[in-house]
Amino acid sequence: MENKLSLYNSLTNKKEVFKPIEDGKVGIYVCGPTVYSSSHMGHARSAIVFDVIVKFLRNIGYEVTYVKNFTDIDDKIISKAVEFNVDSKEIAEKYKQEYIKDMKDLGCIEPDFQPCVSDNIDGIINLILSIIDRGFAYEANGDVYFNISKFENYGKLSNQSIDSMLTNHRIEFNPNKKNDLDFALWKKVKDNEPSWDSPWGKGRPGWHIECSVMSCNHLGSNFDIHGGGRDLIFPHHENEIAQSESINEGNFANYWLHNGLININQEKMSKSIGNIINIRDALERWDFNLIRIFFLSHHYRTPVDLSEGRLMEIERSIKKIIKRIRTNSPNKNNIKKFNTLWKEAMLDDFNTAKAFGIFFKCVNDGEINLDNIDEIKEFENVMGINGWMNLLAIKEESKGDEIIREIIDKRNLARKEKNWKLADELRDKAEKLGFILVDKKDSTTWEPKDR
RNA sequence: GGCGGUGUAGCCAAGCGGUAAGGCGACGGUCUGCAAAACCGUUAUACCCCGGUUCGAAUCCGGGCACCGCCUCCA
Repeated sequence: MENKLSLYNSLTNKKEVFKPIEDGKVGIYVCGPTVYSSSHMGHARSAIVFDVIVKFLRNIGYEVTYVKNFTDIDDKIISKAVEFNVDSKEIAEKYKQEYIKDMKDLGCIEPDFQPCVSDNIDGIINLILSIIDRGFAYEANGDVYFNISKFENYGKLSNQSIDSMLTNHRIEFNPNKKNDLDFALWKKVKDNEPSWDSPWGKGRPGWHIECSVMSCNHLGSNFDIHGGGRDLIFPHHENEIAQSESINEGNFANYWLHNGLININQEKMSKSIGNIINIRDALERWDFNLIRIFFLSHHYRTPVDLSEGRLMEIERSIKKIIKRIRTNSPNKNNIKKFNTLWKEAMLDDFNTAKAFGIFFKCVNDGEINLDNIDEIKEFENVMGINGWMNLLAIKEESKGDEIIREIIDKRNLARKEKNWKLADELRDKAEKLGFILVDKKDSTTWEPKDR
């Protein structure tokens, strides 16, 4: 591969040159949602970030296998099922379908594989058996726990020593565990819970084990990239590493990529604060292109503050850029430069923010116009934006033609008579109705007022 | 307490050793009856503070300060 891609590896906390295990191919696993409620903007950011990463890897010639799971067995799903008195499968299926639709509406490609925990119980049981066999896990009263004291690299991703974790944790005491930090691979069934037969009796998988199984299923026991939100580093990803590496030689995943989280108006987005924004609601209000560009104009690792004002800023800037492209003279064409520069930015740890900066600059320098707009297709495809050039047109033709026409005619008459007071009043009236009047040389047109 | 992150103009945001991208806003100008829009121009001798390394530091090192996240379920 000619292109030298470097990326920030959370495992080493350093930027590294990317070397795939198999030349020209990349296996990437991204932690998907636990399907117990509608997906929110945090899911959206993670999805968009990795969507762009996969698209870019393909753009520079890699053959990518992209896997993203659904966690469809989980405490929260079960309690929701109890609450609504339905089968937990129903809950999981409902939100899984919602998620699939949300992703599509956000312009994200479908992963090559989207496995569910419930389809992988046999594999999970087999993996647990191997871990027990190797002496890294033990059964206790129908539960199975991973024994972290046996795994010497425990803490290597989150950079913590077992000692410090032991003194700092907030885990409830559990008499079945040998160490407080041991985590469940298999949980003994409690009443009314979905359960499967296993060598340890009826039960269900713990959280973490599913990802070890499903990633290795599709990508092998050693693969290139594992991604997910920052908040998953500990304990989820740490535990995945422990499970997987206890029975296999070498690294589980070579590169760990973690996207930053979202704040809403400077506050952490959380259920308890009640400021969760669902993807569906956001899409009702904002074009998906704007949502993508908003996220992509930040580097994927930094936290992002999401607010109405920020989205409006993006909307304004996109409107300007569209007008600019439309009015730029076709004489100046420097699309090659643009296509070189944005790719360079992306090769450096997927710097989408820089790539968009370059885009704005090239447009404002007059180098991109209606004549060569087709040649930025590659950029659009990688960023997953499309149809955004028509963002304005659709709105301009929206509604209310007749009323506004009437106001314009009256006002133009008033202007002819130099009745400025009446003319201004009519303009204000139009604005109150949601229209901005635009006087041109010898005609007046209108645009919808900004939100 | 441990681990990690962040601190760059009014706001947002790149930059990762070679002399501060980009966006929003603001201001000035052109246009206009006046506006709006559009266009042109201006907008950080300077990157939280203090030391150090270097010919050279926003960038590296040491020490502070502030904010945030994780350490319990979370994208």
